[in-house]
Amino acid sequence: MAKENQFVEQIANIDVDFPQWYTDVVLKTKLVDYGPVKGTMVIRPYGYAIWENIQNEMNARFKKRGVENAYFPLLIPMSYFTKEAEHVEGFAPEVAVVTVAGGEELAEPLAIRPTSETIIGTMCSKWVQSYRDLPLKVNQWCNVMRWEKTTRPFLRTSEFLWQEGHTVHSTAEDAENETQAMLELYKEFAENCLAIPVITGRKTEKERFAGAVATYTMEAMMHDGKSLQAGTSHYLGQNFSTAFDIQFLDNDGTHKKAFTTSWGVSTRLIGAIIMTHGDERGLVLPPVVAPVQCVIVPIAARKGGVIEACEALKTKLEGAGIRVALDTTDNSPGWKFNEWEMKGVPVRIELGPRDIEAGKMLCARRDNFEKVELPLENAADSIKELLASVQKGLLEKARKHRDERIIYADDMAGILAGVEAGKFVKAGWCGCRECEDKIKEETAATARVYAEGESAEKCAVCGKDAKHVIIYARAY
RNA sequence: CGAGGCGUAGCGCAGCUGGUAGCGCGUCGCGUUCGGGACGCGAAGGUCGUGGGUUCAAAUCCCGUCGCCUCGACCA
Repeated sequence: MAKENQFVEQIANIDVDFPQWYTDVVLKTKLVDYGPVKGTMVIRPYGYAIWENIQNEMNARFKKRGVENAYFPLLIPMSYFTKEAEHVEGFAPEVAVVTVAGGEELAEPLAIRPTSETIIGTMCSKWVQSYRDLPLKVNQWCNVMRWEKTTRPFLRTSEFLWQEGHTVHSTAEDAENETQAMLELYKEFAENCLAIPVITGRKTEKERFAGAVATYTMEAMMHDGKSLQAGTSHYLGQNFSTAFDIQFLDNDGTHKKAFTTSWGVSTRLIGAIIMTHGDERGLVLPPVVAPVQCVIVPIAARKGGVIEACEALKTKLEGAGIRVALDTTDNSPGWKFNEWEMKGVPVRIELGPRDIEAGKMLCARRDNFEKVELPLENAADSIKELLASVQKGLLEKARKHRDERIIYADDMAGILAGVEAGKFVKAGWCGCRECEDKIKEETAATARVYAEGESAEKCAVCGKDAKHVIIYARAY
């Protein structure tokens, strides 16, 4: 009992103090540490490994869609930003600028990219000459900087890692299709790799990306019922091709302005994983992206043959492509159980003299704490099965959590009550900015996304005829 | 940027009616343990965030400053 308490004190209670729980977990599991400059974070090996797994899964999907990876410069001339009026207005407040280099004041200040539409647009205008050059699809994995006022590891940091895809098309239809296809790709990735169910759809004008014609989002519900924008896909129309002069000679012999898109997901996805699946014991990582999918804890390790058997099992599992850790430290088994659970490892194998003699292994799954004894024979297959089952279980659990917390409201009081109880609230909207602002003012909730294909009688704010249904929630 | 809280050993804290720093965990060494945070013995580790002031004397009192965390306004 006393021992149990000792562990529980390590991290805050997830349901009592969620923000503190989050901070405790990311630091204690060594995902991140704070950097010396305000709002910066060091992504430690355990956290970066998740990012690498995300990159691998996404790159495979991008390639299938004909997207190529490239790299564009970190520094962008300030003048580029001013070419698209809305874009500069949206980003100016949070851009960090280099004014001195080589000991001299620069003739033109250089922005540290907050996003790369401007420089990629500039380059594309050089590269695109003919309709035969289209579509052009590039992606870059890079860091960007946005000088935010308040920050939190993974969720909002001054500097973060992301991928930004940029495509150029000859027609509006192609560009719109690309925007939708990428949104769909993100959704499939979020659900199948991260086990995070998402709601996709369009953002309101107020929430639209600065310079876009339309912004689409995927919104995920976190443990506390708040929403997290987990990825965006923008249809930029001809806004950037106008500003950066991206035009091509079409097959009818005339010059035409291109249509562009951009889309991105960031290291914020790691925050989404943590806040979606985490529980009172710490992280719970989906097997597809978990740095360690399976940990082997030897029992009575000094007894003859135990370590050897563990190593043999590890080799066998690794041979089958499973990411395995074997914990041979001097800590007690109980200590290791708690530690690896906090680190979110999906499956734990306990292997001791009794098991070895019986030709078995004791497997514990992280999602529901069930333990099963499985034969050591065909261990790789049964562990793979178990991992797949955990992956599926996490998605189902998250989906149930979310679906139980989506409600409808007819008026402001209903929206307020809903978001205060950590719900996603669907409500009718007349479509005017005043009503949207009023909801934010009175409930601290924002319009997350249009609920597509749904209709309502009246606007929950003004009572006029509703044109749309909106999902409102408080958000990170 | 507004409101609150916190800076003392790697981490968590005590010390704050001034007298020259302590506890728990962790770390290191040796040994015994091992199926849900084991134990014994020994050891290392701190210019008390920082600058100034008051005083014979400051972790402690006063003023400034920097940083971090939480909650709001702005954003992935």
